[in-house]
Amino acid sequence: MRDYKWLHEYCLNRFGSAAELEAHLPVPLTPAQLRKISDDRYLSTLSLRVFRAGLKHSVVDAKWPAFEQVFFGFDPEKVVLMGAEHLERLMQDTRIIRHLGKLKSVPRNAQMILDIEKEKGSFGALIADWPVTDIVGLWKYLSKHGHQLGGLSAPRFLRMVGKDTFVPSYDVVAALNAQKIVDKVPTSLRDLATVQGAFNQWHAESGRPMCQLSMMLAYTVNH
DNA sequence: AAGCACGCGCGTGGAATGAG
DNA sequence: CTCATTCCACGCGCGTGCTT
Repeated sequence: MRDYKWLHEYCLNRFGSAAELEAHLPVPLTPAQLRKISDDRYLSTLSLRVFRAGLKHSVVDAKWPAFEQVFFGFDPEKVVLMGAEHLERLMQDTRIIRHLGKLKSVPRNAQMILDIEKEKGSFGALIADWPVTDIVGLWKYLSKHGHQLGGLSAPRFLRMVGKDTFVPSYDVVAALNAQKIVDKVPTSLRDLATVQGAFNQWHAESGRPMCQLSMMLAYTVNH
């Protein structure tokens, strides 16, 4: 495993200057900012991630205003009441993506959000408070309690809302392979813990958010 | 005008395997 | 034995671009 110094220098070389590098790195929201996001916006983004999976993002994004309409602005209290016949009816609506499994995931994930509201006050509180040094734990929590959130969907959702996380994308996994941290796509708890440990080390060395380390790592493999 | 294959980019479920 | 994990096959809707 290379140290942060190597990673930083590699990226400076690639971008030519510190300013150019910084311009290409994401900036996560603060816990306070994450708390301010309302639960209907969390459900909207969560659902957008679910429907994007496997499809061209531009296709789904273009239909999103219609999704907001048919799902009552993603108000969890309303969405959770949508029954089977209601969802079957949506299967006829060409303004949205007619995928029953994904449509069913919306009220199910609304239920998860309501459950968390009850326990923590808001979904945003859960997201804001989860420590970045165990972000794989949050991925697991979301895929276990939510629906259609396996694979990279949980980390990608978190990236979309601004929660600091790394994402084991194709490029990031290639970089982790190159540095002999793991030798395949990390899916087991053990491999995920190993990867989390590597990021925690770079994080401690540099003070950089995980999302920036993740992108810098991705830049170290050719594409 | 209608039909089809393709690529997109994943997630799911069940079976098989492994750990304790 | 149980429970967790991994493996594998399969499936998903849409838009594009081609053929009929």
